[in-house]
Amino acid sequence: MKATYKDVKSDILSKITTGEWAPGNLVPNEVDLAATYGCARATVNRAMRELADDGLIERRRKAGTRVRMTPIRQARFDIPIVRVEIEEKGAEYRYSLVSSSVEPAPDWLRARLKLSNKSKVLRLVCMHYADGDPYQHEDRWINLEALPQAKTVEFDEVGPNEWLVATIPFSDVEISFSAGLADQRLTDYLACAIGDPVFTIERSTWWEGQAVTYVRLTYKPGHRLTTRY
Amino acid sequence: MKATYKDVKSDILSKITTGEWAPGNLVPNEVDLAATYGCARATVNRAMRELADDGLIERRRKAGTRVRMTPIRQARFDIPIVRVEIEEKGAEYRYSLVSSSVEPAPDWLRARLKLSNKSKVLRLVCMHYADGDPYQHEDRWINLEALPQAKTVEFDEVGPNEWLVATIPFSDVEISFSAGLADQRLTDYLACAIGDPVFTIERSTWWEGQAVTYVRLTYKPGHRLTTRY
DNA sequence: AAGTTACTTATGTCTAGATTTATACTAAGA
DNA sequence: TCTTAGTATAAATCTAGACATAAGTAACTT
Repeated sequence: MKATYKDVKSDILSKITTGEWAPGNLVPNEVDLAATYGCARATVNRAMRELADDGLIERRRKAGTRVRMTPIRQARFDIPIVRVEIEEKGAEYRYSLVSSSVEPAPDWLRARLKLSNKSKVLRLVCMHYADGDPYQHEDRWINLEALPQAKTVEFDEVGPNEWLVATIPFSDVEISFSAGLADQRLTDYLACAIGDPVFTIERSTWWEGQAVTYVRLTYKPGHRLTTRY
Repeated sequence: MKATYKDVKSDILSKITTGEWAPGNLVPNEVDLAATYGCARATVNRAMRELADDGLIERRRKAGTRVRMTPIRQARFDIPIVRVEIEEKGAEYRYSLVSSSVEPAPDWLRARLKLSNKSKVLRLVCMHYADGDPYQHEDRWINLEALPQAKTVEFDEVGPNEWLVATIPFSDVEISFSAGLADQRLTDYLACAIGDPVFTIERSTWWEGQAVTYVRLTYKPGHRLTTRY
């Protein structure tokens, strides 16, 4: 009898999946549901709120709750820190700094991060290895206006990613995934052939409205990003 | 004074982002926080629960709540229905069924979906166009043991994706992203050259433990999947 | 020293109410 | 007919308290 919010949630879920409550249909209101399940309204509310978060139902004040026509299915990816990603596979992680230089921000980067004309950036090229094999190539640009202290950091031992995570606690982020081709420069680093298809993640990060860093992560050919839900 | 759960949440968030509560630190317990914010414990609880869902803090009974060492940042993607995806870009959507056949499940598919030896599948090849240009190639396999009614459906007008969404309301899903090369077959459909890098999404779907469908979606070269948070 | 048990504590969940807020609907006025 | 002001409703949130559950800790046993 005494239903928990999980009971309510899974019962409503099954009513939706079996089609008893078809897409577009109005779901009974919270008070009625609380009565039928013999629980408090807050319990029903939590179940419904989570279902709404999951994209299965749509809730509007006064209008009531209805089953979504096309359930919005969301995939969640944990944006991986390379070291953790590699270690979780049981492989030994190795990091190497390829080059480091301070230079004026190139035009494409200024446009992408909305930087001022005379912005200087710290450009870092790094490699990440799993059990000695090339795993990921990191091409990173750090806005020295936002993070002047980056200039003095030695990135020989600790990768810029981990340093940034420890330094800027929270940020706005834009991530995009795409497929590209390995060019001459990449083939050397990733030990692959020119024209191999490579998986690329690009990430731009802002903090308090100011651009902090842009990074292009290129994985060795064959890499897959997988999620289950 | 009277703090809402959003007040509490954003205040805690700012304490974390400013570094006042550093990664690894123990956060005051719910009772104390409720006292400092002058609200009920349930209000603090909701704020904390959402922060934990967002991956910023880690909670354990008895052990208390602490700030995550490496904030797990999750990217959420809405798994798009191609038609909606294209229409949202303001382009005109067109769908075309290329081929449809019933055949025994090939070995790689049986392995991937854990199908029985004698499983028959419906294989559909489709194309999706945006403003007349090739946008996505769909190579779909439907398990006829799970969905025998699929055999009788005409997929001339409505794409299998939309039919499936309307037919199976909920499922377990495995999605993976990767980069690949356009082969001879794909270049014709996608109007690209052999060796062009293409972005591929593979999705396997189960319902009540039974494999329903596997689909390989290949986007035209240059496609990007982007998210912000 | 190692294993077991009891205690304590922080989070997890529920209850039965109340208040607030957004908004669909309706009726009055222009 | 169009606009606007009101009203009722359903969700959104909060409260103060209760019990449940997991997990460190300490005390006790072997």
